Amino acid sequence: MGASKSASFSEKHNELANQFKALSHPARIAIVEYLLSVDSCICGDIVNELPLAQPTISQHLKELKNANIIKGSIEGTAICYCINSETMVKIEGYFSLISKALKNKCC
Amino acid sequence: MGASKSASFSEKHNELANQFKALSHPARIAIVEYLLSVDSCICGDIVNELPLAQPTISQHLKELKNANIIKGSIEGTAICYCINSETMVKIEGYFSLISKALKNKCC
DNA sequence: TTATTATATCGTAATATTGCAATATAAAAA
DNA sequence: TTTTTATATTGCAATATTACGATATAATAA
Repeated sequence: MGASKSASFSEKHNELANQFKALSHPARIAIVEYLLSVDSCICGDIVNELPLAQPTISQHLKELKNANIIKGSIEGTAICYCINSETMVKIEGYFSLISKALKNKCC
Repeated sequence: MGASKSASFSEKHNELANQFKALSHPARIAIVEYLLSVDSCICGDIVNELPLAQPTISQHLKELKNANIIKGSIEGTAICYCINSETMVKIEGYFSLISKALKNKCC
């Protein structure tokens, strides 16, 4: 066979994995950092910033949105994308927990 | 065509993306959390913990190792795997930076 | 030396991701 | 209404990932 026995794993592990999957492509990291660097979040110009075609960017944005990494709101003809800080704080907390737990271990 | 124009992106963005890719599978999250839950790190029994065959686990461990998420050291016939806390702290710092930057923004 | 035990690698089938041209949609401007 | 502008969807080729049986490797035990 082949391809992801995700049903065999917990909901929690799958959700985390999905959020990391959303961040597992350099273009999507670049999008997140671009959104971070821009003051306002009127962001159709991501297409001009990255070396990818418009449909490709649109697809990457969709994946980030599905994983709750970014939010999008309609702003006339354009769509205003921005980072979902709640998710970022959550993920920070996850790694913070791991880091703390590791302090009481050898290795 | 198709498949990852990773050469078009910065070294830094590619490295980050690779670390997230290593964490983008529920089995690999489960492995990390299992290593975290176990006191010592004599860890051949990951195979007994997860619903995957030995070659599959071995492959997942390799990916985690390549991304510096875990370290492995030979311990007789067995191999002792454990989490690379340096990487965890680094990733925590990345999300901490993002969270802080977002506090000064609207959205 | 010959098991045994623990892990890695190879080969391969099933499936998922990436990227883009072409096209669709939908709101605002002319 | 027609055009323009911004974004999404479809379809498809190229490539990557996932999973595992079979097999290899390599250290210890008998």
